Amino acid sequence: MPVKAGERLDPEATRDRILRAAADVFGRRGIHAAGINEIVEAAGASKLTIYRNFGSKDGLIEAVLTDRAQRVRAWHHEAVAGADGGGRAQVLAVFDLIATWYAEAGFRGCALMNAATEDRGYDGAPRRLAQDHLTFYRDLFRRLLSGARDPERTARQLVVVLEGATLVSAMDRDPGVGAEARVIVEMLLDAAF
Amino acid sequence: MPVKAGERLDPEATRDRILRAAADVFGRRGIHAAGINEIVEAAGASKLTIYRNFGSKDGLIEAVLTDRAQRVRAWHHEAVAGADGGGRAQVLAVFDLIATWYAEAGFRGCALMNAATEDRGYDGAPRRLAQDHLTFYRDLFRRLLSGARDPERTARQLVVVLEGATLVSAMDRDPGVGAEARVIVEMLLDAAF
DNA sequence: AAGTGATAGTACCGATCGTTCTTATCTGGG
DNA sequence: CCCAGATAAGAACGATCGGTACTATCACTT
Repeated sequence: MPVKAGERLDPEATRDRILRAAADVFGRRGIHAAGINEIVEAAGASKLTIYRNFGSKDGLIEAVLTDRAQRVRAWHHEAVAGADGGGRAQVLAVFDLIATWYAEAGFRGCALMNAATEDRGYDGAPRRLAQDHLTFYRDLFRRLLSGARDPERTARQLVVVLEGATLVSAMDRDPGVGAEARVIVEMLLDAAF
Repeated sequence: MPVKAGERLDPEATRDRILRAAADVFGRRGIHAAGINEIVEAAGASKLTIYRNFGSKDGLIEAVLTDRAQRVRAWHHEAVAGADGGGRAQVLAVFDLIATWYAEAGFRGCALMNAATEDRGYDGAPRRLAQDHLTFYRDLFRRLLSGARDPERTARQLVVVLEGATLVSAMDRDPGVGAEARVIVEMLLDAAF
């Protein structure tokens, strides 16, 4: 919902509104394909406000991706904290969470991997944030697998399965890939402990 | 090497030269980011020749991706044909092939998935070709697993591992992911037969 | 009541992009 | 010998894009 000119809102709320609209437009259309004007329209914000808050399109992209990464991490930490039954159950909780993610309307894969893929050949913020995201998953899994035989190796394998399932699910528009991934994960966990 | 104006070469050779140069530029820089002028320069061809052969940038993209898909399929068919020892060995031959692919200089992931990711939100040729490519892998694995307990399910799992490994290897610039994927594949094959 | 700051809306600018057009050059065939 | 075809080189065009500038409006503060 647009804000009327001059309406005094928390500037933080304006920033968040732009961030959410930009994430939506970038996700639906692709980062390069989406123009600033589309985000202006979607956010009901003026260009001036966007550029005053984020400096440039690249700054907006980085802010969107950073925000996205933080949200995803918070979700996973919550899912892990809510799972009882040890490391095995916690890893499965992570994959259950991403399985429900695949089923969401408008699911288009991981925003961070998508952005880095669009930016290939350019070592900028998207690529760095995408690598950080892979590292986050690897660290998370390694921590959950502290009792396993080879936590590092199993963690890396889980990251491969997670990213592969996300890509295939997005490309085929098939949420069922989440269930297939879970079977692989159970197998990896059986072998890991 | 540029062709001098008027030099009479096989028009097929000119087309192939443009195709190779475009594949290289698209792969290094990204499809959206790469301009026609960069391909002109890389191919040593004129714009006129490119547009007469491919009609438009989209036509060139489609031709590049189609060519790429055919080459990849031929490589895999060759690898499968050269592997003796039944379905299990043939599946492993496919993953050995992609492991060597990860180690190639300038490896940037699967051109088809990358292109479809750039084009998300637009159901054009790149997306269709990427889906076809996933189907190719699934069909290939299912055929190789005809003696297994559940060929369809295992084939789908193998596709997830293959795409996940490709993405992670490209993102981390780590060819070692191929070896990690192979361990998962061996595990899946152990369970499948 | 006046002033300040954030905002929407919109016009505008320079650059780049995809595409077309023009010109000159060279080769092979009639 | 000349013509047809393919090509390189590059100018030109319209559209779009990221980014800036300007104006008017409204809320809050003093």
